[in-house]
Amino acid sequence: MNRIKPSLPKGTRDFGPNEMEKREYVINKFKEVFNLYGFKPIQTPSIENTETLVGNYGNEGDRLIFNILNSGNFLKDSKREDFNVPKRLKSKISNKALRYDLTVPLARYVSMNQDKLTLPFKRYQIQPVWRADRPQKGRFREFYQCDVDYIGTNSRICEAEIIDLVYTIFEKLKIKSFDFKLNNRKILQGITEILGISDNFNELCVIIDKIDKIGIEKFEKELKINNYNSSSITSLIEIFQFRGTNKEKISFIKKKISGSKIGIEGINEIKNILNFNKNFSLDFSLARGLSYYTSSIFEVKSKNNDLGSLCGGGRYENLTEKFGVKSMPGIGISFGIERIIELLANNDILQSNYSKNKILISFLDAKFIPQCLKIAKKIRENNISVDLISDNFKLKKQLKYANKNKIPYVLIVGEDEINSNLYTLKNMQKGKQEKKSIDEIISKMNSIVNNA
RNA sequence: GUGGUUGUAGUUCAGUUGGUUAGAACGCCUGAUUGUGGUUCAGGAGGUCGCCGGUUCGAGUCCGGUCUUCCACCCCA
Repeated sequence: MNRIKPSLPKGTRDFGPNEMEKREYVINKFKEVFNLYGFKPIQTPSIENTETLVGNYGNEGDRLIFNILNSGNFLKDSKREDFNVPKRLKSKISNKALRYDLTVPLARYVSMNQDKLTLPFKRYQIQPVWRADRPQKGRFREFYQCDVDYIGTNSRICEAEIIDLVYTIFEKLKIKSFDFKLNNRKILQGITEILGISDNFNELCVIIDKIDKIGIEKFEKELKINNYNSSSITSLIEIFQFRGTNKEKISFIKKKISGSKIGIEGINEIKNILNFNKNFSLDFSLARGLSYYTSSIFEVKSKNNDLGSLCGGGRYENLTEKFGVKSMPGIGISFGIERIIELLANNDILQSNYSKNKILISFLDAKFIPQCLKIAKKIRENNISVDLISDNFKLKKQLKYANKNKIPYVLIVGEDEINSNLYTLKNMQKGKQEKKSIDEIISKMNSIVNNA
């Protein structure tokens, strides 16, 4: 047999039991809170038709979509001229791809299931996505996204609720210092309108979004490189350097862009949100790279780490248009669940706390295994976790197994125990052991849970 | 996609100007202890030196290619 060196595809990871314990803890907290706020789970397939995905993420994004080769002898019926038509050739080679995010599949799902959905539709989705990116620090080719979206509503209450939901989740995860930043794309549009630089709005958004990372000087440089004139550069810098309370920011920006109808619209939307929830800080330099956002945009940053944003999202109006469905506005937020898990990795709440009421039943001779199984069943019926080794190991090795797996108690079954009906219960941390009946052992284990 | 970086035992890593049989620690297995682990001691198993090719009497070591690792950029979570 040809032996191969075991290895993983680029940018993918295994999660061992220790990691899964942490991941599941965090993911369960998210699900808990999403349900608390009335969101319902859905799942969509890992693979979508290529045409569903392509064209939503910009040229750069399309390049990062993982294509899947067609099955079978897919080029069998190809003709020579197919090779001169890139599009036709491509669909003969690959017409499916791995999902790139969860938002576009949601738009596809909503478009297909309008008859079954009650609007507004509130869904959450926690699934892996794939990107053919070159992996680097904290970035993978397969990673989980965790999205919450409202579909079919224009209400500002959504923003208010989403802000509140973020605070609730982070409180449950004991993440304390973070900033909820909010902005409105319409304000940015207003600014560019007034300055007469609205031609390449999305390109400008990408540059603005970087201010936070590269600083105002490099921002200025980047604008110069892209041929913005010096008076509009000066204005942009003035706007993005303004500091103050939300109220002060609003009156400041109002003076700047009062001549722009869409800009005023954006300001009014923010004022409207303030009626319901004031727990955010306005930040005009928040732009978000994704081009489909049309109104509110938001991002949450951890103050203590340079991990980047913990979550981000916004309001979009035209996502379902591609599937022939109009006037289905939506708003959503995506939690950077991988980053949040990393942020919490050294936190107390994620430190391994193996169940305190766990028992390993060990035997001195394989002939006692039938009795052990009966005992295991009885203890498990009392909701106490029981492990049992499936192989004929010596007692020594069984105790080692308990240690390695952090099982705090070992119940030893031997000749004496069977005859007396009193079983040896060994405390692995203290090294002490005592003989007890099964019922006594069960009540002892139960009392440990209650005191934990 | 661009630039740099890495690859030797299950894992983390040594390995001199190219020279005979490639080492250590941890982990694993066995025993000291026939019914007692986490400590100690003794012994053992485990390697196509990423892969392909080249230079050489001789390559883990030098050269080329390729894959891989990690990092920065583009972009993004």
